[in-house]
Amino acid sequence: MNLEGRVAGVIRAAVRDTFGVELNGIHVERPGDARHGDFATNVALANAKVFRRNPREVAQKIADATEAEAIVDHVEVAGPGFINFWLSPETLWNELNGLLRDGAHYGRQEPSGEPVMLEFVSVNPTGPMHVGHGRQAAYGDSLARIMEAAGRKVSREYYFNDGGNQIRLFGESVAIRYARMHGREWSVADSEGLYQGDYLEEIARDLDSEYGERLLDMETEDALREISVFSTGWCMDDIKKTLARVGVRFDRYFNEKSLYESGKVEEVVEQLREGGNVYKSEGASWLATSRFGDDKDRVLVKSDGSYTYMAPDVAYHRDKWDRGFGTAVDVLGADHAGYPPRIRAGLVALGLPEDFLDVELVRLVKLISEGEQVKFSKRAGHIVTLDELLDEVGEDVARYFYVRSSHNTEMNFDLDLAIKQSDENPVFYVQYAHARIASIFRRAELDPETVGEIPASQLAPEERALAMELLDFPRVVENAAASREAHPIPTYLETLATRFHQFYTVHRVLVDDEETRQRRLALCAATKNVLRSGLDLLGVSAPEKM
RNA sequence: GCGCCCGUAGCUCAACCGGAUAGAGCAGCGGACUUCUAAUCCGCAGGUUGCAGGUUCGAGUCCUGCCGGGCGCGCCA
Repeated sequence: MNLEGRVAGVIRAAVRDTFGVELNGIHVERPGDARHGDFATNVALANAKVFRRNPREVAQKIADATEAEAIVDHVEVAGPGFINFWLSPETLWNELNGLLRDGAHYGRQEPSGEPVMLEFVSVNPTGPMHVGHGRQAAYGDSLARIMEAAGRKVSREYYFNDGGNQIRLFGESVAIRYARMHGREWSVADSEGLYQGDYLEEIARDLDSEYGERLLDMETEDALREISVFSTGWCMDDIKKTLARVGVRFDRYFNEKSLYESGKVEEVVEQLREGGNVYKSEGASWLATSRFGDDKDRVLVKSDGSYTYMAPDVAYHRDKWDRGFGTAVDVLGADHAGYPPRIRAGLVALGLPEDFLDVELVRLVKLISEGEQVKFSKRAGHIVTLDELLDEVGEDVARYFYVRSSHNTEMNFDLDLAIKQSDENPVFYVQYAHARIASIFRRAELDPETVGEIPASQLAPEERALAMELLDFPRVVENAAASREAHPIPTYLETLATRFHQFYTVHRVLVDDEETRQRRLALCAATKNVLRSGLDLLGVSAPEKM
């Protein structure tokens, strides 16, 4: 259990002994102001009605009852009835030694509970990843790492479709360029919705070096099929290359087609029909999603007999359930905001629990260049690719920048600023703290892994502040996982780095006094360890030198 | 028009599901390297948390109404 939880336990026991009341949900927080102790609680205030007494009086009684506990050093009542706790030195030493023993495992919990399916990115292979996808990739992957650290079993999945009308249009877009290379014409019925972009030329060139001219002499439909397969494959390779570049991996790439082939789609549609929530109207079959919280009903089977995208999507999520996942988290772009209610409606109609599907919408990235917003749309071909961004700012900066702000708010990505100020980026601030520590150990010719225990000696204020920050790591990880947020990790790391830099400025580590030296070396090792763990949750490197 | 999300320092963002004097970084000004990395540290300045009400011991956080921005509202995905 983390420190906070243990303090809460002490309070709960004190309340039980003193007032004979069992309190749940005791709020214990780390005050921003050091004068308010290591931990503080508002139980006396928050439960004033329960106690029916002056909050300060209640607080004093609780304080008196907890003072003798070994975990605390002393307790104070302050303000309208806050109770402030200072931890005993023994508690700090014990906790720090626990941290050092755990090493890279500190803050991580053993996997338990039902597995979680985390789906993210899931872009169809019709073009390169753009900067908006980059945010989804960075957020999704970090969330996966954070949830794993917090003890969830996580499967990462990428869902894609390489068939259908969009793909046909995409294939034609390539075909036109390919034909043109040979001075030929590729006629399309409708030029509406064709894809644009330089990458299409690239695909056409590669297509040409693979097939030469011979596709042009084939039956058009056969040729188009070949071209589409080649082109989507090309894009998928490209996307995977980009993902690998930022350290994002998936356990599985799930193809929509396989749902049709296995009969899953038909099966699910049939089940929905049997459930009595499907009706015919205007030649189409509608799913009564409005009965399950959607704004209006949605077409499930078109009047021409083909399925809308909803059918395979519901089938896909049903398949996740069938595979034994207790929760499905979908990371989607905000332009899919209409999606969650209808898919959830479909799942509930199939009898799945309402909270099975958790959709996290990643708000759009607004690109700013030369003071102006850059509009990007894949179809219009005016895009800034993720690869281009990575070329400019580097993988660490990009990943860090992406998850630094909440995924639920729009993000202004000022390209010029990101490039120009990359030296000032907070990611370097955090990495620098790590590199500084590494440098100390190089100088001392010691391995931080085997530095040994922290001696039972008094901590200077800067050492204590650093120690308290280190011991907060497990709570930060758990909270982030529970709230499906990645941005608390950068926030935490920056605070931790600040505590370290402050400590470093005031205190010299490699001093002659054995005890002081050992204490500070141990603190450094612990800090290095947590910095590395935290950066790893973001997929950002922890350099030994800078 | 209806629904969801967001408005916090000049800029980019935090604020531990209602707590104490709203915090960081960048930009600005002024200081600190003969000692383990100055990509650092210390200080100053910067705010009516979009506006107006409400709930209560206490509101950036919850409720209502406005204002401004984003996204969604296809037999597209």
